[in-house]
Parts: sequence; structure tokens; C-alpha cells
Amino acid sequence: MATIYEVSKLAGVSLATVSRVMNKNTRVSEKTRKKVQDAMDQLGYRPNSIAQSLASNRSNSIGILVSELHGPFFGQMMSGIESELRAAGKHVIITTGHSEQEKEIDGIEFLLSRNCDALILHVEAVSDEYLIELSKKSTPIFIMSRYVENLKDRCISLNNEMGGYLATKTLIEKGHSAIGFIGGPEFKADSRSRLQGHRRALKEFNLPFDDKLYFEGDFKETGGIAGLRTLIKNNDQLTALACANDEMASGAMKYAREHGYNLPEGLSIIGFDNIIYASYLYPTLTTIHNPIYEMGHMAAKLALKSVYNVKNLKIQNIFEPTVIERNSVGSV
Amino acid sequence: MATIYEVSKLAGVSLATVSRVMNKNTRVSEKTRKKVQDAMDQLGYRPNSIAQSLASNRSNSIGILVSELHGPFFGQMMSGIESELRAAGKHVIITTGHSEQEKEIDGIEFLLSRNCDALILHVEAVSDEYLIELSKKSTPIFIMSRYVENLKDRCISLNNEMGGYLATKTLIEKGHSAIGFIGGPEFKADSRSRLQGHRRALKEFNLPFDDKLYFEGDFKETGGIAGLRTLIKNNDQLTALACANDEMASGAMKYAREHGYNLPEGLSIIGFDNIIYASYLYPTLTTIHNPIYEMGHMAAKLALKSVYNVKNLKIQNIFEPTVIERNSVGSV
DNA sequence: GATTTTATGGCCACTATTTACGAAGTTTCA
DNA sequence: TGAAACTTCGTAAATAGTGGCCATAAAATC
Repeated sequence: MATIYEVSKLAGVSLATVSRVMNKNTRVSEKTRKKVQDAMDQLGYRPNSIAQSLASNRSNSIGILVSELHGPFFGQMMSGIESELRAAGKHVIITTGHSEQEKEIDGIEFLLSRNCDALILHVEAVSDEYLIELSKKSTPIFIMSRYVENLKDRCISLNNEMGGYLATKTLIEKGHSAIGFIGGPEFKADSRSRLQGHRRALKEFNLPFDDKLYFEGDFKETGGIAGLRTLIKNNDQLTALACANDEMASGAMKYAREHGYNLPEGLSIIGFDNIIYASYLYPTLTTIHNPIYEMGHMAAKLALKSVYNVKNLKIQNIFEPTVIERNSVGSV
Repeated sequence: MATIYEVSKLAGVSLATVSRVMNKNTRVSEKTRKKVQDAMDQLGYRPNSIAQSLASNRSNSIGILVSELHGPFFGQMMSGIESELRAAGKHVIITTGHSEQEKEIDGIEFLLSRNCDALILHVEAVSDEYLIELSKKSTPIFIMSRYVENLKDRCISLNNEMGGYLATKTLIEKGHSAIGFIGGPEFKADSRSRLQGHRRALKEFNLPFDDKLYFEGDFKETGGIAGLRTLIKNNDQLTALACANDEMASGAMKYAREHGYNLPEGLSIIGFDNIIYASYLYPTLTTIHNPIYEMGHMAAKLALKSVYNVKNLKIQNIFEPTVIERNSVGSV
């Protein structure tokens, strides 16, 4: 591989000039620029990104930590982040935290040791305090899909409360009044906000919140199954169910069908997130759209803006959910 | 950030000794090792991976190119690769090719410019010849889910022919004889092999291959819909359908249901790949398991073995598919 | 007490690039 | 015409390590 030395020799200029031509930040006369460019083309020169990083103290890489690499939610998110950063010539180093505190911290340490210029984190197990401490270090961090008050302009998150509200409101407006809610784990702020939205909708329509119609799930299919089983036992008048994510909605649908319910006539179900296969389910799932792809884009823009000083990027920290009507919700 | 100089000063030893402690290749007495270790801990020293890379000409990073970051198939694959490499302290740089030749080449160039020690590629649009040329360059490449004869020990692939065979055989053994086949795009080797397996199964059971019962799909839901529409028009006696992937099977299920078929009584459908939401569909999808997670693991091992000389890794280049029986296939 | 082995220091070349500083050269304008 | 101002470019230091070689000192063995 050709080095900058060979280019400078062939072009008859100094190393510094070659560097200037590459980095376009200082002025070089058109004549010498062309000489250098020709020499580069002739040698097939490609700058050594490692040496660039060492000299400039910039690695041009952004570390991403997600809970899992598989799963529809993270796929969309990474897709959004990567496409934006790739276009800016930055690269993405991805690792996983598996929603466990120790592994999340370990993953962050790993990324820091790789000299990332910034980190974009989707962490669930680690505390807000940890994140606040981390944010004081020299590597900037940005937080996806989680709202931390002290770091609010480094967070890209969904208005989860509004999502929970919209879900339940959608059911109420179809005439339902016995509405179950299968939430996510309560240690997650997202879960709490979605539940809060549910309660607000009930209140707005003068429906009482009934403990027996609430179940704390696990955001997985199993949580939907266990949840619906419990809720039906608690109240056999149930006509509608809001789930705090689509996986649990899918589990609930499966359980309902296996227990003789016609969907959506016998039971209306609404999900949350609008993951890619929500439309593959039968009946296709009415759900709350979580614009995670756009949020990934935005996190990348935020990083580009604050770390690489890219101009003219409008940042939106909080995204609003919308209702996606399909066929899993019917009228009473 | 502390440098190796500060560590050597604090510990009262030379640079060489600090290096020796870190790299564990030459002997250091327990006493000095401890002194150095303490100094490192005290300073919070973390070797600068960029400088290490420059000096050692190793970036300790593996470039991964996949078609998409979202989608169940790639999620599983990346998961497999990442977990293995992460455990070995290597990091993964991921980018996308979107199944388009230009973007795939662009992605490969991008990864090469980042000085990856090796590339693991899932490419679909690029030609075998291109890959053979690429393999002659200094950066080793490994190929996922694609078989290239000249590079066979750098490929980790599925026995697709066997998968196609098993799918059709499963249907035949349930008594079906009018069996449609919705294949993938014929420019992809995988698609051709799966089709070939289908033909072998037909032949083995003395069933003719009928052009009218074959449709070239696009590996997406739309292909399943268009495919089933065409096949039904060609032959209204159709009782079973094999699809070359699960997305198309899902599309076909949707079309069938919307056109009054009971599943699986009216039409049996078998998929291919066993993607994560195959079990969320209704009825749950009988399919051919494609062990893509394990294949990802294996690709990572192959890279570790050939690039970093990790010992005692058994490499398996070709994986065998298995039948996963669920509820979308019925008996005649 | 001599010889061998082990541990460590010191030094330097090497990696490919960025960037501060300053030296030329060119233009502008009184 | 000469000084000031600006443009353009080269020199050399800095970046943070690796790794090889040789010298030397300390410990172990004979």
C-alpha cells in the first residue's frame, strides 16, 4: 500500500501539502492540488485511517451499544444510525449489553477502549446515575430511547406517555370499557410512562383504573401469554387489551386464539412499537408506531453535530408516537 | 489519558518492561509485574488501541458487510459473529450493501479503508469473479451463506439443495402431489440450489416438475403474494406450496387467507429459514431451519483461526438444514 | 566461586499521519 | 519602489505505541 511519503515524492511536494490536499481545511493552489491528486490516483493511494486517527486524536468511529443485535427493534435502530454515519464517512462499532448491568458496563468499557469518538447507547439495566457519571468523561455519550432528565439534550426518546395514552384512547373510542393492560417491567422508565399514559386515558373518559386489569409483563411473547391468562382469570368481561409492546401483543393473540377467542370480535388487542412483523400477524396488529428508525437517524445526527461539528442539523430530542390502525381492534 | 510513559515512570521500570507486562509474551518477574499493574490501576491506564494498531499493523477489527441491518436473518447472523469476536477482544465494524452491486463494492472499499484485519461478507449482487479477485488482496475475506467453489474453505454456507429437498419431501410425505414452488431470484445461487432440491424430491417420488407450478419470487412478502396468485391461476388443484424463504411464505399465507383458504386444511405451506417470527404467524409456520446464528459463530471462528492464529478451533464449512414441524402443513 | 539462566534497562527504528511554526513567494497599495 | 499583508508550502515535532537488539545485573546452578 502506498503511503503519504510516496505520494509526496511522486508529486514533488512535502508531506504537509499532501495532507492539506486530503483534508481540504487549508488553502492549496489548484496547480499543486492537481499534481497531488494525480500522484494519488497513479499510486492508488488510500489514507491509512489508523495513522490518521493517531495523529488527529480522532478515530472517526462511533460506538453503539444495543441490547441485542437480533430483534426487529434494534435492527431498525441500527439501520437508522448506520445509514446516517456511513454517509458522513464515519464507521460504526457495534456491541451488545443483553439488558444486564454488568454486560452493559463491560460493553461500554470495551467501546471506550477502542477510542470511539462518541457512544450511542441503548442501555436498560444501568442506572441514571451511572450514565450521568459517564457523561462527565471525555467521550461524549448519547442515549437512545430513554429519557434522563439531567442529560436531556443527549437523549433521543419517544413520548411514551403519549403512546400509552393513544393506545388506550383508541380502544375506548371503539366502545371498549373493560380494558386490560399488559405493561413492561416496571424498573424500565419506558414501561412506567406507557402505563401512566394508559391511566391518563382512562381518567379522561371517567373509567376507573383497576389493579386486576393490570399485569406486569416482560416485553416478550411469554409475558403476553401469562398476562392475558391472568387478566382473563381476574375479569371475564374483558373486551380489549393494550400491550406495552408488540411481542407481548403477539403472545396475547396466540393465547387468545388457543382459548377460543375470535380476533378481533371476541377480543381487541393493540400493541406498541410497530415492529416489522406486526403486519404479518393474523389479524394484522393495530399498534402504536415508534419511529425508531428516524430516532436512530437523529441520534446519529446529534453525534455528528456535537462531535464533528457538522452544521445545519436540526435536532429533535423527543419523538411523538402515532396510531397505526390495522385489524386487531374491533368495535363493541 | 495516561500513556505508557507515565506508567513506566510511576512504576519505576522501562517502557520495554511495561510492554512486556501487557503483551505477556516474554517473562517478567512477579514482583515487577505487580509494580507495573499497580501503576496501571492507579493511573487508570488503558492502552491506546489506535497506537497499538499502527505499530503492530493490526487493527483488531473485523469488517462485516450484510445486506441490511434490520431483518431477522441478518440479526441472527450478526449476533453469532459478534458474540464470538467480542469474547476474543476483537471488534466488529458493520456496514451494509443493500443487495446492490455498487453499494456492496462501496461497502467493501469502506471497510478496507478502515484497515480491518479481515472481512466477513454476506454479499448477493457481486459476482463470484469479483470475490475471487478480492480474495487475492492482502486482507483475508470470508463469505457467509454463499458457496463459491474456488474459495470453498473461506465460505460458510448452508446445504441449500438439501433444504429444498427436505421441504418438498415433507409435503410429499403428507400426501401432497400438486405442489407449487415459489423460488427466490434466480441470479442468486441460493435460490437455484433450493429449487434444485425441490426438483430432486419430486423426481425421487416420481412426480413431474411442472413449469406452471413454479414462480420466481423476490424473497419478500410481495413475492409470496404474487406467486400464490399466479400458481392458483395456473392450477386450481394446488394443495401445497413450498416457499424458498419465510417472508414469501408469510405473504402467501396472507394471500391464501384473504382468498378464502383455510390453513392448513385448504392449503399447506412450508417456508425456509426459520426466522424468528415464523412461530408468531398463524398458523405457526412449518419451515426449514437455517442455522444462521451458528453459521455466524463459525465465520467468526474461521476468521479468528486464520487471522489471529487462535488454536483448537474446529471449522465446519457447510451446515445442514433440518425440518421444523409446526402447524402450516396438513395431510391430504 | 565460576558459569549459566533469567530479568530488566536502554536505545532506536518503525508505523502514517496531523499540525504548529515559520519561511519563502506574491500581491496590494501608498 | 518598498513595506505590509496575504497566500502557499516545507520542516520538524508530536501522536502512542511495538519490537528487536544488546548490555548488564541479579539469581540460580554446578
